[in-house]
Parts: sequence; C-alpha cells; structure tokens
Amino acid sequence: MPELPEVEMFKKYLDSTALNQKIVKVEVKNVRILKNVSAAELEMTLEGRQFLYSMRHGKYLFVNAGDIWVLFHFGMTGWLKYFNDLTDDPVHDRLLMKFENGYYLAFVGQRMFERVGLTRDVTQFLQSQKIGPDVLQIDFETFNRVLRKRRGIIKNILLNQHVMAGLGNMYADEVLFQTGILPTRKLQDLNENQLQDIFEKIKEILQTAIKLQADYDHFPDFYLTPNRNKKQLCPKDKEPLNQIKISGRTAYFCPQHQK
DNA sequence: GGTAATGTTAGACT
DNA sequence: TAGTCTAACATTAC
Repeated sequence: MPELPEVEMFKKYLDSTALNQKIVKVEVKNVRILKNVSAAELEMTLEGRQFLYSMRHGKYLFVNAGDIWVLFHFGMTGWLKYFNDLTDDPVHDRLLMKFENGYYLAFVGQRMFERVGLTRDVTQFLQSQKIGPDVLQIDFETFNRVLRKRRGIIKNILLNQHVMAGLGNMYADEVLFQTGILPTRKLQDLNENQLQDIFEKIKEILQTAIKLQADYDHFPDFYLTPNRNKKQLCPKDKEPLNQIKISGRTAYFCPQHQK
C-alpha cells in the first residue's frame, strides 16, 4: 500500500474523519511501533487534545495537535480505519484512539513495520531522519542538484528517501518503465534529457495515482503497475516482463522498451 | 513449506 | 567521512 499516493489517501481519510474532535482515550496496542516515544507519553500527551490539520512529507503523515505533532509511517502494510463499533476494530490494530463522539481511529498494520511518534517540530524531525525533499514539491533544478550528488544505479537512487522522499518500489519501476530506462542504469550514464524525463514522469505518475485514489486496478492501460502482480506482461507488446533483484527488492521491467 | 510482499535501517563495505 | 549496498526485521498470503 503505502507509497506517496497511498499516504496521500490516508491523509485525506484522516482529514475527512478525525479532525476537530476531542481525543478521550489513546491505547497503544503494541509498543513495537513506537518511534522515540513511550506508550505512556504518547497516550498522556494526546488525551484531551484534538487533531487540527495534517501534512504529508514523502511517506510520512504528520498530524497537528496543537504544539505537538503525531507522526505516522505506514511501513509496508499500514493503514487507518475510522469506525464506531468496536467489533469493527481490525485484527492488526496497533494504536487505537477514541474521540468524544464515540468513534475510533485505528492505526493498523500486520507486519510491525509501521511507526508512530511525536515531534514538536516537523522540519527538525525530517532533518534528524535525513529525509530529502518531498518529490512532489521540488522543481527540476532542485531535483537535478540533489541527484547529481549521488552515484550508483538509478533505481536505488529513486528509492533512497535521503535523496528525495515519496517514491517506493512500485512507483520507481513505473517511472523507469515510462521513461524507457533500465533500473540498473548508472545515474552518471544518464543525460540531462533523461533526467528531465524522469522528473516529469514522476510528477505525472504520482498525480495520476492520487487522482485515481491510488487504486491501480483503474490506472491507464499503458501503466506497468497493474501488471506487476498479475499477468506480468509489458502493456506495450504483451511480452513477459523481466524480474530481477536490486538491493533485495524486486524490479520489474521490459527488456524491449527499457534500455 | 518456501517464497515474496508497496519500507527502513544497522552494519559492512567502498 | 560519507555514500552505497545487503541483510534483517515480522507477518501473512499464495
């Protein structure tokens, strides 16, 4: 689920459900998800406050609660659920917040890669984690400057949240497919036009994904993403995609259309 | 039962 | 020293 477009969906979900209501009870169900905070501190800090607004940076969601922010990172399997009846509480509920109106917001995730924490200063938090600029917010100059400092293969650089934040495994493959560049190409071997193309496709793909509510079953026919889990065929010529491991992650690509 | 899954990061390496 | 890369993390589904 959670690359940049999915986190954007979670933001919209939270904004439309859980804002401007007093939090009456907070329960950490599993301390493993806590980042730089104890269960007692998180619970005591949030109880009595309200969520006022939120902002997303890369794959992080920050929710303002007055002079403090709650940060969510959704790992591989995290999501949010707002509900009224406790019997609807998802199995892998890791953090449960109850509001004055009787509704609950659960932070859910099966694999324990999710994280929740507190910060008083979002900018400082991002700096401390060395998170790069949000990929939807940068212009080409910044993109180019940030990339040129790096070496190595292009896919790893696109995935590196210290370089720029938001792309994950699936969308990085999508960008490289649509730009016709092999995931194993070295950044140094790419020319300015190719970087410009990557930059533009990143924006276009992420904005399209957000518009389509990150539901890749409804992505345009020429997108790679819906194919990686299903037929694993290139949408252009219906030939089988190649599949290789890069730094432990599976990269899908079309050997005919990516050079 | 083996394998892979949308992510991050400690530690090894360069 | 700082950037790069791999393995490990935890759990479930196929």
